[in-house]
Amino acid sequence: MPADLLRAQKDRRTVKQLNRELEKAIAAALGSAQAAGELPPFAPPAIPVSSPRRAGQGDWAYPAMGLAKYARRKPLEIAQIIAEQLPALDFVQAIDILPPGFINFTLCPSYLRQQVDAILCEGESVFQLEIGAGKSAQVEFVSANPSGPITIGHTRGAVIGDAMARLLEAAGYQVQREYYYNNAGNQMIALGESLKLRYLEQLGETVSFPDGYYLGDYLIEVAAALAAEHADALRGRDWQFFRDIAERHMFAWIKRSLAAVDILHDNFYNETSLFESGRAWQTLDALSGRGYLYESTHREGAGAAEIADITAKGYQPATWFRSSAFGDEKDRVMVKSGGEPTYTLPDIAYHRHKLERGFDIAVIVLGTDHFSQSQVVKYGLQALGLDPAPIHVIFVQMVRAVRWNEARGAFETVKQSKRAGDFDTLDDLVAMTSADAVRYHMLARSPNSQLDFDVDQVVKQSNENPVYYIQNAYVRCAGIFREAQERGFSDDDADLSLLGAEELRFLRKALELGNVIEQAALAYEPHKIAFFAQELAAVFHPIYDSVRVLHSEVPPPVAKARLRFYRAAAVLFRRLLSLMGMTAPERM
RNA sequence: GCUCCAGUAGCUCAGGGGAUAGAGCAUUGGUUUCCUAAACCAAGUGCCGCAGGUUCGAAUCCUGCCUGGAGCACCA
Repeated sequence: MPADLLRAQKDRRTVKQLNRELEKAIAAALGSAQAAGELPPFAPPAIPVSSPRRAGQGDWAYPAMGLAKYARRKPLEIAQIIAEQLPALDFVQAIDILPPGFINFTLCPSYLRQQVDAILCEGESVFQLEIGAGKSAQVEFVSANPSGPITIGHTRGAVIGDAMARLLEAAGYQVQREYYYNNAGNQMIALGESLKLRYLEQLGETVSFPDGYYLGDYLIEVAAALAAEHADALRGRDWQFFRDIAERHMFAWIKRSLAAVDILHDNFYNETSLFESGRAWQTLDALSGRGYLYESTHREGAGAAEIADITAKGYQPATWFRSSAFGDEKDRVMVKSGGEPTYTLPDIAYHRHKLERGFDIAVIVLGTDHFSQSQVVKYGLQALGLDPAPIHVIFVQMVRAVRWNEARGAFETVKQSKRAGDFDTLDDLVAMTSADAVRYHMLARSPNSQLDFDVDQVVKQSNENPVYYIQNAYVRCAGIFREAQERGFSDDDADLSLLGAEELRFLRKALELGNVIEQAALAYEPHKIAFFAQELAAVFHPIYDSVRVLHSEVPPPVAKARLRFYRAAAVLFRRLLSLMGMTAPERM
């Protein structure tokens, strides 16, 4: 690092979140105006400053119109009064009052230029926020049961969850990534039985698979390996033996698939452990003690038809959770008449334990198909007298892999397939595109939107994807650095006052990053980071095109300043890519 | 039937009280002595699903409706 930068670092120069600074200053000015009697006393509403739409409206804007009904004054007058009370701000060059009542702030160019050094001093941790300092967060995501490979559907939740975790880390939280999975219950029995049948098939027996069994080719591979190693020695083993083998294989596969897109969990939590630890039954006892359970063949409030149906099935009494007491449309079974618990019981116990572990924030990424179940769990926590407030669920809408059918002139769903290469697993997706492309496309969309993942477009046009557009911004910086090094050109003692209007435009945009991280983290909207990355790249590329460094017509002092500017840009793109879990390649 | 999500440019989608509604893709035309074309410059398109309401101000909030999706198990 150049000596002058080291000196700057000693000054502990940090990149500020300017919108926060402005909001603080405005709140202070408003208070002063009220104290001076220029504005009547009222509790001011929280009105954020935002970036204006157009040129000529400054870099940040505060709509004082929002205060009109409290202050009972004209918006323009309020804006004027506040502006007069504003303290001096070193990063503001001009303050303008514009109709119908905006206070527009224009950033000081020399301040902007200094930010280049500030960004370089902070390096990889630029815009590391303090919001979550000393606090812990957990993000639970993927949580696919080990009954098959990671599909496109899982992938979306996986990418969103991991990006959420990265954002919370950037916001200052200590983050744990957790994977919860069900290895008790019917699905895993079916998995074990399925593997056993495949094994018997390998031994030459004719087998048939009942409904609900797993037909994927992956079990054939495992079975073939078992047959090769053990011949028919396993013939007498039960489904549990085969389930354990299948689960182990599936998990190895799942972890490998996730690692390929740089997703690693800190903790794997399984359903079985809830029974081994007794948490499930303790939860049942606690619900019972609080009076929310009852034994009955049918739920309270069931209609005659429903009761008749149950009677026909000959059910014995089951244990019901009175979730309707919390607004559920009907009560839910916790323990089946046969004595086995439903999925709901360990699920509530799991969430109870999640709360007991004391995270300040517990994010859960779930598919919308879990919405109702999630509600029941929430009612369960309430019934236990717990406050579910730390838990925030991000519901991810369905994702389909689609491809264009030319003959029909329409998109059609890529069928769930047992064979590799049909794009329905994460592995296939990565193989056909890249880990970076998969991550970006899964992230660059609101979780609330259904996603049709056009596999052909991602494959065929991958070279024109925003993925590469963003990465190329970093690559271009890296190219300059390589060339500079070859020519022995450095940015030591760069004079940043030589940076021009275009570089300042980039810096203005770049300084929004802190706010973007904050908004994305606190609103649980990791897709915002993907859009910002694209926007920043769009500001970058035209500048790169015209603002050259190692060019015969560029005087060396200017080149020095520009080189340093690009160093800062590279830091920012690296930070953004890392927040999205993408790589920052040195070359394309 | 009930709950949740979505409906914005030809397509895929951002924006979710504030100034003249945006981006990518696709389409069309142009740009390369020296770090640069996976790039840049230029051109065009919108009853913001429909109808009311609230507000100084609505794509954004409220109500109703239409369309598409997800869920509403003694499955997980």
